[in-house]
Amino acid sequence: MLSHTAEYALRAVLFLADRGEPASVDEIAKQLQVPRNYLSKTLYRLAQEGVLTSARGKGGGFRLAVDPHRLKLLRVVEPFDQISGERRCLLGRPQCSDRNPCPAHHQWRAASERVSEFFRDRTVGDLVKGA
Amino acid sequence: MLSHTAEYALRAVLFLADRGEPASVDEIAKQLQVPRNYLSKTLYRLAQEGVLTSARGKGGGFRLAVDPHRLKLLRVVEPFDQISGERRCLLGRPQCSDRNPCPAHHQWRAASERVSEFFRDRTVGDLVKGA
DNA sequence: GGATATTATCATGAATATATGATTAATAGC
DNA sequence: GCTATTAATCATATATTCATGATAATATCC
Repeated sequence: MLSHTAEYALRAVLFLADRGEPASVDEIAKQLQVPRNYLSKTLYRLAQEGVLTSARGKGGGFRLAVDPHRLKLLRVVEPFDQISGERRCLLGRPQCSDRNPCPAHHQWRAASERVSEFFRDRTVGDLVKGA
Repeated sequence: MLSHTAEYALRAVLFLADRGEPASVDEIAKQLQVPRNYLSKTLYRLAQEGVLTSARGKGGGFRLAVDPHRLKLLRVVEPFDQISGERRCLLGRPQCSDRNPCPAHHQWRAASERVSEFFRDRTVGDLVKGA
């Protein structure tokens, strides 16, 4: 469902939300058991997106830039995976739309919208006990 | 949602169901506007899976091996994409399960199950006007 | 200002998905 | 058997994702 990268991102953000204070890439990578430098790039991207803030040097690391309860999962995940956006027609018909639907359109829409709703409505705070 | 390959497979199968008689790779590829040899491999795989039958030589080509109304979409798509299978924990926790759920478990399950239900319950016949 | 901790960046590689072009094998019709 | 048709296979190429290792830049602390 999610790419590895997006899953790393989500897990890292949840870890940071749970933790409340900054953590270094090393620490997060160790905790999540994911490749360090790859995670580094992923977190850098989240910082560019304004989801995290980063600080170098001693006492630095990454932390959430946003209140976890205001941070939708979609925002964490969409830099890496296209979850929402316009749903491509399942049958690849370019002209397929709500008004000119392919035979799969409505049912497929109903099913796949559940997934995008999940990421659009749920927040990081929803998924963290402490927060 | 679906990989290109799985989408090709689905579209080809729907084309064949709509058509009712055998069609050659050339014909299908032209109709769907997808790469010929790549589609060829994809269809070959579907033949191995018992979804299609193939015949060489004049008058040959691919055709459905199954009544479209008895052919679940899942069967067309699962050789290429893992749709159903066990849903990986969204947070990557190996011990996550219904009885020992991560915080995202139930909601994520409800959402993503809609998608697998779609492929598990709908048939090719459902998506073809004529059939 | 030197040592250390940490992110940011660069260069590279491996694996997989997607795609193309050429060739081989089987079948049908004559 | 010859020819045309068509799937099956092979060799190769390109793009993307995932990953590793090394280095540079920046901040803190003494």
